[in-house]
Amino acid sequence: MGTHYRGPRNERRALDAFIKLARAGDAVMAATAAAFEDEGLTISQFGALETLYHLGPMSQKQIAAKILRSGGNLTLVVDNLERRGLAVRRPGADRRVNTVTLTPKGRRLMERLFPRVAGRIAEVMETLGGAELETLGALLKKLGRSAAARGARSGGRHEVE
Amino acid sequence: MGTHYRGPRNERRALDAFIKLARAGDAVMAATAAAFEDEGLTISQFGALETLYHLGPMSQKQIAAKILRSGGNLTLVVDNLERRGLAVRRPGADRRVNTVTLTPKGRRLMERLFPRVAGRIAEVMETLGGAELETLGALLKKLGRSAAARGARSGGRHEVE
DNA sequence: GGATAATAGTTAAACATTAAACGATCTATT
DNA sequence: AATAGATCGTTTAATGTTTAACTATTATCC
Repeated sequence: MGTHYRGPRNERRALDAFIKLARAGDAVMAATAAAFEDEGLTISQFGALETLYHLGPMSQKQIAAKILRSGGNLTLVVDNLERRGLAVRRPGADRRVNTVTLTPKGRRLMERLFPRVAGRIAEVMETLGGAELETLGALLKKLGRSAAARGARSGGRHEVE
Repeated sequence: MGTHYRGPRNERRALDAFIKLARAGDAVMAATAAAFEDEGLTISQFGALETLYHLGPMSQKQIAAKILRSGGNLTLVVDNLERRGLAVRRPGADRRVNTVTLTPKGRRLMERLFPRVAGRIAEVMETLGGAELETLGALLKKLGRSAAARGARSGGRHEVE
């Protein structure tokens, strides 16, 4: 959104912050993405692996909720992880459910890759000092919660539970 | 990224803020997107229209830089805007360049639509108070600038000029 | 217990997006 | 002026994503 909009002072301040939110998010993501793209992973694949790595096996639906992707997409994401031997589907007690688990290969990949990605993220984020990061985190949390509550659209991937 | 990662305190704070940045950006976007999606516009189409509306005619390359999309994508975005009669390509003095201009129909659409979208954005962002928005804006600006400088990858859409 | 509703995952169609190769045009250098 | 290089836009191929329809399974309710 352009920066030349003139309107009520409050609205302009809100729009300004909105633009900066979009641009900063984009820039930070671009600056950190290379770390996993080098391994041929999409952000969704990395997100799924990271979720399994830190939280343990879970269903595709749970993964989808964690990484903010649709259920349909998770089918492909897990397909591709299985194809590369990084994760496997195991049938659950409830036979509608697939429990997705990291393979040893997937675990080894994350043991090597996660610290690199996390380090890169920290490096970029630590442009801000400790107190600034706390402030930013608190503001974004408040904003994110409120927006998520307002933005729910049934059936989509932004649903609130 | 999960919230169960344990590591150095500084790194955790940075990762926390990173996650919240991604989630808040996503949630705010989702909460506001309906306003232009109702008109059958993608975010890129809306972004292009808004840029032309507030900054006047410009080349596809300039639009691409404003809305953070690739040059190849702009071809399609402008195609679709032309198809709907919202914008036109006009050959520039430099005949490699297309100058893209809003049609009267495109202008009328934005006169009606922009206030609605801006109002929606303001409504969501104003979860935060005025001082908070200023703080958030300043932090995001600092972070975004730094990340953009680090994250440049030549040829891609995240290049810094 | 049997019908009905809800849920997890898959599939298919539509679409936006990107990167890379390419053609056309302009600029710079000699 | 001619050549070489840079720039803008288009095209093409590949890919990720979403929504909606569909199947299989489980839960609910009378």
